Amino acid sequence: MALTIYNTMTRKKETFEPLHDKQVKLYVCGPTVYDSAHVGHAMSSIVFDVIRRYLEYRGYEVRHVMNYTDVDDKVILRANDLGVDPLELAEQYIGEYNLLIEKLNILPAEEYPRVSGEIDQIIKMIEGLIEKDYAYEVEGDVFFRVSKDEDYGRLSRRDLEEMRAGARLGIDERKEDPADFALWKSTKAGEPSWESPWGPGRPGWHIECSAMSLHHLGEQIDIHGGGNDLIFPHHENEIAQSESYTGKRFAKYWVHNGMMQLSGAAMSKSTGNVLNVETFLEDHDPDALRLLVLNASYRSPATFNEDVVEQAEAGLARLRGALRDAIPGSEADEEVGEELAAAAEKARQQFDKAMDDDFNTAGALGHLFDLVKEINQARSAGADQKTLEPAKATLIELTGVLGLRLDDRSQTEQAEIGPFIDLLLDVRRELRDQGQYELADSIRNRLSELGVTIEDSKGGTVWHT
RNA sequence: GGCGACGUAGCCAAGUUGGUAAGGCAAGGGUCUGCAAAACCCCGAUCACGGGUUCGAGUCCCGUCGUCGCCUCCA
Repeated sequence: MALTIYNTMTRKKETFEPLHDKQVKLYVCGPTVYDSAHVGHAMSSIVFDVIRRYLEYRGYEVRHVMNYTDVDDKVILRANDLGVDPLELAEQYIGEYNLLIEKLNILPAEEYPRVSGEIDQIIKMIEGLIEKDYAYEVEGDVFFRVSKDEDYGRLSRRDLEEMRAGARLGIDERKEDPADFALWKSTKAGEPSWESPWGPGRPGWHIECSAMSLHHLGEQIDIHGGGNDLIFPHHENEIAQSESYTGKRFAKYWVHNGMMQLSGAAMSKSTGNVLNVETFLEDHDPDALRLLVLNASYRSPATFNEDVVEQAEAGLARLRGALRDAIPGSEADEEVGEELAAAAEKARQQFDKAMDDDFNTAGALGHLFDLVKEINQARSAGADQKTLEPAKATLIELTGVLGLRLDDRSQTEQAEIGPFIDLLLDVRRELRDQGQYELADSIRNRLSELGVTIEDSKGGTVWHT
């Protein structure tokens, strides 16, 4: 079986073949850090995290780079409003993002370059483009000469003529062509600026990713990712810059995630239709967000609302419930053990097959839920701990490939409070034996309030946090 | 207006070479339990609508309606 990936460039699913054997170079466009992250950003991070995890599960060595855009109109505007230094403001948000990445259980990238740290690379690239006649300088600004790039518009399937016809008012008259875009902007008052051959200024938005990708991953990469709102103009322009500069194909696969929809519209900072990740995490499990994202196709718009969040939390509880202990007093059952092992193996095969199909996480999850049912059935049938163990291990491993943490119950915490809970349960046992149910239920309720759920069964009582 | 995506049970949704619709959540019934919780068992759709191609279409083609994205900064 071969892994297939949908490539925006060809609009088709293609068999995945990295440029270099088992090594995968993955560049993902990160956020412009002028505000806190919203759940749409989280979705993007989760999507590419799962792609990375699955590639690694498949035996690839992934070199993952994600940038932070810390020099940009938005950042400057916001900083000036607040009366603070743009780079310091950006630094603050980068700190927030890094923290979120950790909370959301996203594997750290190898590098997190930022514009302010890559100015030399950017200038060098612009110089190269001017040399090759792909760019020109006007009064301290440098523009990319779109007409020189015959392939321009290939990714977004846009026609250059139509783009010119549709160009809005307010075009910079100094540009040779309305479709040309800025590589370098001469400095204005109140903006951070750097010295360059064209005078003081700062980089345009698109050139940074081209330069960083080139710097950290080389001339050609395997996968370039980002939200589908970046297809045009950002990624189109990246391709124009990078390929004009190196003369080589930039990225082999272009992968784009769909937008998170909040109340029927895309989450967007510019419209204020957003929910911050931090706010969400105040009363929700990060894995619920992950499950919510994974329950649908990464390329389609994702539905986000209270119902869906609730459903994801319930689903998460079911996944975790499969890891519950055997019913006390159960015995080993070889036959059930063999059936379970077969079910686990089948689940793995189907999981792989689904994931091989352009990371079909929703389909893969379906098969994991099948395994959950098998485990629960075996437990109900009286299988003991040891019989259940291998299937549980498979479930933990495969949900782990999706970045879900089922086994997150802190072992140390359990060991610490365990004896006390057991003591309470012993007392409750006696109360129940004596028919003093009110007191027994009171213990159960109090424990529940403290986050400890207890469940009675024939063989005894089990508890979990 | 241009380009593109989508429309599957109450909700979220999978379904790539066309052959009688995964999974989760919710609701309902039952088993277990002193009660409860969890779990287990049972229970629901002909796939927006209208045509067409085909022995056969959710899955291909055309049209209609609807939703969304991009076209300006945006994951």
